[in-house]
Amino acid sequence: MLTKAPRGTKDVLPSESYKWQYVENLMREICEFYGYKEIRTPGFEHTELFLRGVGESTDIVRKEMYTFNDRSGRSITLKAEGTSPAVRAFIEHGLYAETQPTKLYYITPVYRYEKPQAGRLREHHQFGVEIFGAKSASADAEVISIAMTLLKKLGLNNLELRINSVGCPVCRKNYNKVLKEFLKEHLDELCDDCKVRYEVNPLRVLDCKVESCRRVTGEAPLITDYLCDDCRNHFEELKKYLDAMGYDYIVDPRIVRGLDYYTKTAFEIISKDIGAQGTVCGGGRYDGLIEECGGPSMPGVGFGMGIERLLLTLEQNGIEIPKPEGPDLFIAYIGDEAKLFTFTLANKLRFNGLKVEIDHMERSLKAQMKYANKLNAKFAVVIGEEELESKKVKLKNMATGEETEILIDEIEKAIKN
RNA sequence: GUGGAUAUAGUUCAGGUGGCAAGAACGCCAGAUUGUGGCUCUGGAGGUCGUGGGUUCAAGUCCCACUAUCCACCCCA
Repeated sequence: MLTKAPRGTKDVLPSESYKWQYVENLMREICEFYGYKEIRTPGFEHTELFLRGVGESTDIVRKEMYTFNDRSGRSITLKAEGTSPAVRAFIEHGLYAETQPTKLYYITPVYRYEKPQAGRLREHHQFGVEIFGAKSASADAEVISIAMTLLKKLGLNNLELRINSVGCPVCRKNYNKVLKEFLKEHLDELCDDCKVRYEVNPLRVLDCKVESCRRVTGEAPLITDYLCDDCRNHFEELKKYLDAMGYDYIVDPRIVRGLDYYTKTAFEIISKDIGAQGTVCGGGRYDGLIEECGGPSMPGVGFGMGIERLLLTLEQNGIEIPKPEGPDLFIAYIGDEAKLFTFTLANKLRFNGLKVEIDHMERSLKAQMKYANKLNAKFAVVIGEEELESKKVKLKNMATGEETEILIDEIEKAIKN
């Protein structure tokens, strides 16, 4: 146990971390182009935020949160989701009083007590984007296009964008009634889970995977046929924007997000290559959330993207992320006097912008050269008594093996050319 | 929470019906004449065979329990 990471957590070792850095940098860069600024919120929140934000009936709240009392007896919950904390900060700091919309992004760990499997962890990482204050469908479309742009820039083009509208409290209530009446007729054909869903949240019967349930729901009334004018117009608008950008998408009335706060737009981006947990990105509109959390009545849209799942998808599609380059220069030394000289020379060159490595393992000269090769150094020099005396070194190009004699003072210039 | 599979060197894996002083490949380290890498060759280090019980003259190999990992359900990113 002592030397084992807790269940559902993963170390990111140097052999992987460069991939994380690559995709995270790309996320930040894209957000910059879209004018979304980073927000960082705490790793934990007051439990009530998630109760209120995510919804008390959701699985996340009922059985997946890491909740504990701190030493003063406050109920604390590790960040279970990204949107509510962003909303909380938006309200707490009065950002709603500034010019709108407020466009935010974050890259953060998320904690949920789940049973680990492919693409599902207890600590996972999300890239999230939120836009507060904009009710226009162009905001929904912009948020979706951030996700799509990221995927495209990574070379991923076989993921599926699925969209739906889950309506507003008014039309959803209406639809719920219709759906419930329909399901009531077929209650005996549904699986046991769905009999419970029928009571708690009938919408979720729609995405049940059990064959018999699918047969029933195939005939079920669709929410998209029951939207109120406002919701239907919004959905049509969104599709117009998506069409204009040339995105392929599927309207999937079965999409039901597991968080209570969604209204109107709900969408998912799905990979078929990473096992049963294929939702790489999920999001939607939440026009009631900010008010629900104690803020002004303001709309919002956003998404969360699972970084682990994104990386899995890249791997499954054979997309290679560029490996970090080796050092510009490896300086090998012979003898203690040369080591001291080498050490300070390396430091100076690094300060001036070269990536320089030296040996710390008392290696022989030959072993230092092997090491330089292994590190993928571009150039190498050897410094011993002769070089200390003459102030000259042979700069070796490790790719070609070619050596040129130059002054030690000329190393920086020679490599930079 | 339910179900299935698996657990042998740093890594990926071999080890029919119980008899190993436990192997391979890759990786790691060191050498192949004197101050220079990549290829090749030689040698070396490294394993409580997940943990704890049990059966047996004898268990990595059979039985039980526990733990962990993987996969699926559920749910979600």
